[in-house]
Amino acid sequence: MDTADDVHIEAPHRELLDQVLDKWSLSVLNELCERACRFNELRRAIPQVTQKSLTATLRRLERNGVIEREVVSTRPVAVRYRITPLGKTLRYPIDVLLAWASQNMPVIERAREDFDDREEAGR
Amino acid sequence: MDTADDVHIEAPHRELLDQVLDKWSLSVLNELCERACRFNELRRAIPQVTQKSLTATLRRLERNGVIEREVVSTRPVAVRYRITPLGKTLRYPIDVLLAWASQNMPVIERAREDFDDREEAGR
DNA sequence: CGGTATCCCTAAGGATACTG
DNA sequence: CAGTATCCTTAGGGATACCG
Repeated sequence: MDTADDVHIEAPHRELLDQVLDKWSLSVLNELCERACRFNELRRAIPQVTQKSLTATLRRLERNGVIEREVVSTRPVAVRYRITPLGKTLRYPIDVLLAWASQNMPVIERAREDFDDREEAGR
Repeated sequence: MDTADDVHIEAPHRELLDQVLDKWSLSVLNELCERACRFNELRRAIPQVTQKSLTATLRRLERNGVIEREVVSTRPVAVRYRITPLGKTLRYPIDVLLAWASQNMPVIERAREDFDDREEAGR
């Protein structure tokens, strides 16, 4: 039900990338590439994310094996998230992507303005 | 309202990548990298996409300047989509990403199984 | 052919309150 | 501290019908 009726070559890849490159993953991964972080450290580092979404993102990333969750049984408990070796291999693809985005941002902004102007003009 | 209160470095990039790497974009871009296509050719090439979603995807990609829409005024009209030079530069980042996905798919599937087993075991 | 318009429905996301 | 649990809203997607 994912392998059977998905005729596309890229479908499983797409699904994987959705898991790993979703809305908050880039930010989380970026933080964790720098240093291991606790839950609330991450919240502070990424102020726009809500608890719920951050939790969901961390679970998803953990499930896919790109980050690790370590529970330090103090009182109150401390939880430490860190990137895994697999997670580190994601760095390069992400950097390539971000580099593309940076380099082409101006061109794309122009393209958008032009498009919107044409739209407004009734095409 | 996108540059002002988005404290994040990557926020505009994220938004850009959302536009360009969304659910159907990879498939469309892949097709158009091969050859210019008409609307219904694309539908046939990507059977799972609905008209509505395909139209939306094409508009979005066009707006961002990675594809072009050419209307041939015959009767009935023909519309031809093709990749732009900017669009072609997206090829490399996408390939890097897909390569990462292919290479690590087995590892990730293992990670998922392990995670799910731990979950089921009550952790 | 290449769409637009409409309705519907579900799944993701935010806000808020509470807990071991 | 590090989350669950609950409620609510809204954006995205499918299905269907129609149009130049």
